[in-house]
Amino acid sequence: MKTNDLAEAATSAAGEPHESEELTRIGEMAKHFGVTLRTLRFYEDKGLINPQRDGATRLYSHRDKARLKLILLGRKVGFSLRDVKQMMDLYDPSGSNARQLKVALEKSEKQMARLQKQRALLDEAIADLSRSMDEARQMLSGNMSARQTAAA
Amino acid sequence: MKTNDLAEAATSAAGEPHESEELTRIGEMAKHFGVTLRTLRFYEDKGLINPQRDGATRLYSHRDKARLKLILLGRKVGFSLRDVKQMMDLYDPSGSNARQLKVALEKSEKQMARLQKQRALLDEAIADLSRSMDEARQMLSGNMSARQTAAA
DNA sequence: ATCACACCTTACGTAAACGTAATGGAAGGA
DNA sequence: TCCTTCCATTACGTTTACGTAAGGTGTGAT
Repeated sequence: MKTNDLAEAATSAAGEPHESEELTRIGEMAKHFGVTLRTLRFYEDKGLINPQRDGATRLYSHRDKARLKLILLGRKVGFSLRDVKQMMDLYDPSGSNARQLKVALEKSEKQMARLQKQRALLDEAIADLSRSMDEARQMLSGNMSARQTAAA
Repeated sequence: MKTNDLAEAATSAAGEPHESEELTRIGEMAKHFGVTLRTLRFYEDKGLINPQRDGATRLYSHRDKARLKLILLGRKVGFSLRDVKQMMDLYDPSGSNARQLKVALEKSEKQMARLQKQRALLDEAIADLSRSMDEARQMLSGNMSARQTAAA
């Protein structure tokens, strides 16, 4: 059990400037989301997250967590951090965010196309590799008439 | 029609030190295989191909073409140039190349596993992205109960 | 006082496969 | 001779998302 967990539990009862907001430090944040500290700092450096500070220590709010979740989802589906940022930057807390959603949808459609294409290429690669493996096995089993006579 | 094609056709009838070997220059080679000159020089620099020279000019033989073909196949199925080189370096013109084939097969199996895994991840990404797009569309159509209330 | 941690910043390093710029030589045509 | 085209070499630049090293601060525990 870490010293800091206790300290944290304590502050929530005795703490300083709190407003019923559960703030998380970078270490716990990293564990919770399965990323490294470096990654979190990197995202911040890129303007994707802006946790508040207690001195120099970063404190992540509920919204920061939500943002990180979105970032990670974005990355998972293949968006670049730049794209993710562009989309997030369009977020307006006081609106329907129709604009943001439209942009996100456009980007998503393009990304979907890329993914589908990648899938096709991947399937081709798998087929090619499969064929090559068959040929290699044939050659190994003595059948020297395989199209590919090894590396010429 | 390029000057050099004519020159080439001429040399094959009048040419210098030829031995019924059709040699190709880098330009034609690049066009034929759909790669850039830089790529061919790069592969040479990495020890993947070793064309002969006429002065400083590279001349690719039939075997060089076969090697390039293999290199490109390797790249297509996702092998690194380093892996391709390792496999090619095992080629022995005076043997069954059982060793080479075995190594190639091992590497291929690992690569196949990677490809399958990639495929799974890709499919997941596609599914996730598809879901996100649906949500975005729902939100755009006025349904504000979507799980994701845009970027928090 | 000294540990052991968790945190901080700065900043160079990494991987892969070429792209691209800069500069120059050789060959054949106008 | 001048121009164009193909070829050559050297070497720095590019991309993305962090890894990792180095050195320093702050805090509670021993």
